Amino acid sequence: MASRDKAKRGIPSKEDFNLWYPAIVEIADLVDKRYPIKGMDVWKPYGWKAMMLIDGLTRAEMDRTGHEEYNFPLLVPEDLLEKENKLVSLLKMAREQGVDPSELRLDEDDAGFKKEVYWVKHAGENELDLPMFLRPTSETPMYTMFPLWVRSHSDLPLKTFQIVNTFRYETKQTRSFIRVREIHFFEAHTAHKDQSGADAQIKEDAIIVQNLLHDLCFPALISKRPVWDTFPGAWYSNAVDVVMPNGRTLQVATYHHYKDQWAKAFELKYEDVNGETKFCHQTTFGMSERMLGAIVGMHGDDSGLIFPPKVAPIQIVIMPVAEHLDDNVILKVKNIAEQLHSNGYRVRVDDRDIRPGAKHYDWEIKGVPIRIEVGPRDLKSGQFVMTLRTGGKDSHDSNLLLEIVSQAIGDIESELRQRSSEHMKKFVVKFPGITETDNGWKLNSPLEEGKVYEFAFDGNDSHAEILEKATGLTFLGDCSEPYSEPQPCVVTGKMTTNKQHLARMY
RNA sequence: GGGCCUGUGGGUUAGUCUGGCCUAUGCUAGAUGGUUUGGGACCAUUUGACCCUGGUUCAAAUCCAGGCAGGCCCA
Repeated sequence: MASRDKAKRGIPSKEDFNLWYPAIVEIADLVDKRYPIKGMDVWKPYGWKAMMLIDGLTRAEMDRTGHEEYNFPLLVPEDLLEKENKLVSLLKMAREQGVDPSELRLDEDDAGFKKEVYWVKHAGENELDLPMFLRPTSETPMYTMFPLWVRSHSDLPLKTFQIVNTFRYETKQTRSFIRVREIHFFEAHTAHKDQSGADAQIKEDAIIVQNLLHDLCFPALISKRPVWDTFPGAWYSNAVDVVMPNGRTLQVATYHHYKDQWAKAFELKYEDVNGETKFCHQTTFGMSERMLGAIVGMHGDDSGLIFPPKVAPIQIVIMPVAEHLDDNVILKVKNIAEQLHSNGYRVRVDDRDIRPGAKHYDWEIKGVPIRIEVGPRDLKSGQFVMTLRTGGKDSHDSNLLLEIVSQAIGDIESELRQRSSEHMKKFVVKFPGITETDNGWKLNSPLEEGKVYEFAFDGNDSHAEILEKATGLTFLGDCSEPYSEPQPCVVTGKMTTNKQHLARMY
């Protein structure tokens, strides 16, 4: 019976994640996908509020670490791209010359966003002399301005960020929050005196990521991306990958060390204390609405979403029961709402004239962490009924409201953290190993669908390519948490503590 | 980049193969009134759709062409 009722709402089982995910983002009213452009959803108020709260956590971290918020124009004139193109091809050449060709992989792509930019070529009736494009990311526009602002060492470090929309013409299948064409993008860009300044920034970024993951209540794999998967123009790239319920990894954040490579292309220089001109060292840090996609995927269940309290658009719903029997019911409800609201909680009173059960189901789908009921019975006993989205329903003394709620919020957070780390343990498994035979490399045992494989690795690019070809999976890069004891590399047998993961990425 | 599939009220769905019995079905959602309220109540009334443009035909939701939009698979 219950399952048929749920079917009415159209929520597929989360076991079938590829159906569950697109259904739940619409049923929970985060987005409306019916806007007639692929990969451009309309944000509904509930989803947008959640995103704003995530951005709020990010802004608080930026504030704590002394970044300032900017807002750059959406359009970029075509000629600014030349510097960027030159930089990328230069680096590519340098790399090819500096490395033994046998160690290189064969299928290195021409990096960059060239193929996926939207162009503005007309204004009104007239064709533009100088076409403009919609930013796919903001290095080019920002680094055009930075040299104007940075003259001396006292202008450094320059720590900037912006939260804006960026555009990429994705040709692959789009998914709400996970792969979109108009991206809700956070990007921090910094410039420093020297490499150690940029090094320190990368360390700070790593802490920011940990703080955010803690607030959002899920773990992630943090890796230094392989050379071939490094952001164009970067010295190296760090990435944060979340393991989704279908075993695919979702890159939710990246932070790049540019060294002085971009600075040289854009002539971002300063005069140091000795009067010498030097190039800046730069970093960037990017995140997007994928963070919300990860929240949906990590915490949701068959009944709907579960929002971590820090970013729940509504943290507590208060429902009057049988209010027509006693006028004091609604008064008590309003009193509770006021107490919670004035203590900083995001509260909603649900006084719709429908059955209480229907309200429970509604707020379950939307993932509200705490539901409170007050009815005539509670008025007599001086209590209220509290239901947690993670499970459990009990009566509590009204006088202890604030203590009880605060405790419950903490309980929900630790429950979510525990669930999501168990989830990750289930999906990240040991790689079975690989052996060279007369007919090429063969896996020691077949791989399971929907798993992330962990192993020790100390090979070069072409060794990595062997593994990717044999498994059909992608390298995540050097894991930030290496093995404590050296282990034999799965390809070369050399002892190493370097930990790697192979996964199917979104 | 190559191949395949789909488009019917807000959502979902029947009808399409085999053109006419379609004045287009059911569920859900919405509106109004009544009734009800501690985990999806009920009754009555009611709103609402064949993606667009052409073509074939006495007759098109149904067949054909193109467009637009969406989905799937392979590189």
